[in-house]
Amino acid sequence: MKPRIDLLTGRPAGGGARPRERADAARNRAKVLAAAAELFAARDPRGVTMEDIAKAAGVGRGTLYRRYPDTVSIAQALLDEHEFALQERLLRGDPPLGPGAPPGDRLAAFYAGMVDLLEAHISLVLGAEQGELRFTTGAYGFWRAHVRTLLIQAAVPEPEALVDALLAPLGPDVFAEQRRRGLTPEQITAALARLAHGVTR
Amino acid sequence: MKPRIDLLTGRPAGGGARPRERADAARNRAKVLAAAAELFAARDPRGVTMEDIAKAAGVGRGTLYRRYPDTVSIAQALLDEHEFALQERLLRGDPPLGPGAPPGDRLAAFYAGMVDLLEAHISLVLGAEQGELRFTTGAYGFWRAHVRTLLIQAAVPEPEALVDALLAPLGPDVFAEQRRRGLTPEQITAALARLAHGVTR
DNA sequence: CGCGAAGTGGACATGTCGTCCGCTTCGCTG
DNA sequence: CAGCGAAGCGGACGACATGTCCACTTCGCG
Repeated sequence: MKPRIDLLTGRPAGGGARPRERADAARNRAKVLAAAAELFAARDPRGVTMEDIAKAAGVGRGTLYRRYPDTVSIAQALLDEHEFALQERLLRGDPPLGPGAPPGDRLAAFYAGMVDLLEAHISLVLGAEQGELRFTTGAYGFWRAHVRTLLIQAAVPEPEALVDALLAPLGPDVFAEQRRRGLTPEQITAALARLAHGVTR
Repeated sequence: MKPRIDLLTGRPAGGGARPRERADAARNRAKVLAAAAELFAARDPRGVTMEDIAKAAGVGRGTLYRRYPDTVSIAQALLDEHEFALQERLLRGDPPLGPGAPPGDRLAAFYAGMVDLLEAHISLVLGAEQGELRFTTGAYGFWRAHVRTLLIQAAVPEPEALVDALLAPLGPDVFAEQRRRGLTPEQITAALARLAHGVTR
């Protein structure tokens, strides 16, 4: 069902040893990612098409499809490193983001980190999570597991149903709408912190 | 920017007196809505196309476009009456859904009502809120105003930012994902009730 | 019954998608 | 360094959806 490709190299994620990437392929991949980053930032990320990216990168459409099945995958490839950095800090960083603080504080810190990420890369996240793909992403699974653990630590009843409800405000469309309304990232973070503490208390 | 059409009659929402709808037009409108309702229920609502509906209803595409600019409008027309019924109960129904109960209880009751609505008409809601249209709907404005009022009554700080965060879990994609995960409407309602009370306390 | 207007529906032009396949470029090997 | 097999490339192609347009039909009022 899912394409299941390695987002770093854009190759099918089979376990075996890779044949090593050819020079022209690497060159084109760089061109594609650079062009895509500009396009996503410049206009409505949801309107960017494979053709657009191919033209901007100066490659043919076939070349694009060789690695990425759609624009969503390209946006995800660009987003990947940023998400990974936050995941690292959640697992091994200092409290309250990392381990050691009370669950409510950690949840609030997670919210703050996500708001920062959204603010910095909203166009990529919008490009990466359009459609119903949002929940099938590896990243969503990670956020979900993290919040779920915090809820269980806080001994909250019905953690399973609460997890998705607590992640919902981090949907890129919600964030974009709030920013469009004139809310600052700080206000949004403050509101989410209240949510975090209200629910874990 | 927005089409701004009257969803009941499908006509442009100009204030003036309408010329009255012709018999063949009414007949076709009924056929279209009936066919669309079946289609939305039968397959993935996001995959239903104008062509599909036209064919199923036995009318031409031009006829469809005369009233509805896209499938989203059709889904909204079908959804409209259900949403309106809930809105009535919020304004004039018995507590805790209607006025008279503490804000936390009213918020929880609102959540419960929305979960019922989602459970009953998830395919329509999915069809109606695809894309970024979700926040521009009249209904979203209503839910937002309602929750905002409750938050202010509860003397919650930062109500503006919290409103959208509290509405986010009601997004159709979130609900669909939770159901897909095996959660029951009751479990979801319970989790949202906890959210409601946690935040207004 | 006749006429003007509202309504109809299919053809058309446009744009995106995803695939396919002949040609090019690479890099290993002898 | 020359040759070869394979990986990579890119434009052409068929399929499909969109939204518009306009010649034709149907309505309902006088």
